[in-house]
Amino acid sequence: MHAAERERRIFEALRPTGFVSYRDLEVMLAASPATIRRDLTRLEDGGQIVRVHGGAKLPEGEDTSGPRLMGTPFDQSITQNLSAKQAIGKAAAALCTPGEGVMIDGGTTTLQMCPHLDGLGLQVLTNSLHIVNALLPQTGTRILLPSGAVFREQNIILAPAGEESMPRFHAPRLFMGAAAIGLQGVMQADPVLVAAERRLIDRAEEVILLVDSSKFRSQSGTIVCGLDEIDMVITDSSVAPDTAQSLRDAGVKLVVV
Amino acid sequence: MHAAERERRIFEALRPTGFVSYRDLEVMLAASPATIRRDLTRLEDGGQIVRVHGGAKLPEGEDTSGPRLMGTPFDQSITQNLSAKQAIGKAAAALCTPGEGVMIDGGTTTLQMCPHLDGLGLQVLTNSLHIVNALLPQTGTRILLPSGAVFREQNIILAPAGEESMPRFHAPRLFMGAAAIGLQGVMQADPVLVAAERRLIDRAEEVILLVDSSKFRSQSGTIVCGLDEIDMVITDSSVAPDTAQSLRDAGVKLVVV
DNA sequence: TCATAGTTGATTGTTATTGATCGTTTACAA
DNA sequence: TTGTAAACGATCAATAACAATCAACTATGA
Repeated sequence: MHAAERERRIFEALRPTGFVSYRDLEVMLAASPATIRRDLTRLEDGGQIVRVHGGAKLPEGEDTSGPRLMGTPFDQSITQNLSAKQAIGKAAAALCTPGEGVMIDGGTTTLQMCPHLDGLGLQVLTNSLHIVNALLPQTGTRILLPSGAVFREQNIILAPAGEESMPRFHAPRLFMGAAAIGLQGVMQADPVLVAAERRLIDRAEEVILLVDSSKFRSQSGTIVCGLDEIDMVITDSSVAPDTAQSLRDAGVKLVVV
Repeated sequence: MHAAERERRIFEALRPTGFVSYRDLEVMLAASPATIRRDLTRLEDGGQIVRVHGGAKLPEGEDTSGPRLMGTPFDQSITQNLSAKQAIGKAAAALCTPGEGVMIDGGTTTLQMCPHLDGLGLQVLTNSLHIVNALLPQTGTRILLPSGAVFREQNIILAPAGEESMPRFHAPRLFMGAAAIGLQGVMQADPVLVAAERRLIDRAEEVILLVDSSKFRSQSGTIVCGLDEIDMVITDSSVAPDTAQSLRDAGVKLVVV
């Protein structure tokens, strides 16, 4: 990896929160401690970053508008397969046409769509507070929320069963995440998430699933829906060829990024 | 977790109400007591926060040397009359009985109720995302939201006129803020806020207004409601005696803290 | 092919930060 | 007012991060 590539990644990691830890960089850049220190020193000399003990941050006044405080499980999950999720999110965002309305389910993968939605002038219906926070700085994006109670652990809004909660809204596409996917269908670990996603699925014409390749494994959990309800799956290139083929055989359009 | 990252989170937690408890920080930062104390001491030496027993708060008023995170008018408004607003918020919170449901309107004064609601096991219906963020760490407080679009400038959720947006919910009390109050009624500067508050008022049995004494002045704006719809006003001791008397004459119960 | 400049990785000693423990002080309630 | 529990500040050992130095590698041109 070249210095220019490393610099690009450093800024990429720096953008969300305005801070990267030295340890994160060590993993992301796959470089030695000495190299990373040299990179940071050089960038600081150029005034582009400010070094602090344990990492680096953006200089004052730079964009630090990032997600708000997140619970620890979500925090850990967001960095797992990050680059794969970013690529998947970018590909999913490319499916949106300017000005249209879409639904976005919560999750660390769907969250990566948000940076690429800016400027499209979308109307986004979501039940995830994480998505709301990510979209809030995008003044051109209209955010629509259902009514209901806030479920902290899952960070979503969900109304009691049987209660009308959605604003009158029509969207051609739903972008959804999952804990796992297999021939038996789409799984979530939490029943609350299942209930929330069912609400969205019932409103959607087309369901697009965003899963990184680590999700193609059997796991205990609740089945959200069968593969017949999924129109498209977007995943990364680490997916096994036979898994990919069996999904195609099941009638799912598979996009590998 | 590194110092820079912790500082960022401290300000993030500080932003909603201008106060964070030591206990909240212990959970949020996942750091030892000693480290948190060191962080707070360092930030106080820099004049960025003020330490108090049990936590820390933003310095009041003049934001000359304050952190750069005070970009929006809302952030500036938080520190104005902060201690008065905190006292008003505490008094308002004391009106809530454990386990009941209440409605809380957005605003920098009503926001100060939130720290005192912890442990009451309330159900809170609000249309303000600021209130949601402030209540999110309180695992015992149930948060209910209406459906609708997010209005960024006002930081509230509001559905189009005529659309049913509230979950089925009954609350005996509405706690409301205002831009100004006089004999002609309660005023707000923004028509969107007026529409949102009208929704809440129509649902409320009892309307309690939280205003610091600087709000007792005439101001141009839209009238939200007349004094006849207000059951109680909570304000600070700097209110002029004749103003207080004229409110009482108008049939409003006045609480001075 | 060889030489050389530029970059990277490993090692060292040094410094900064952290967490545990102590005794003391403060806030709250009876 | 007194008692209790929590918060506070100071100290110290363990850990992690740091800077500097030197060896190894890569790419380019003669």
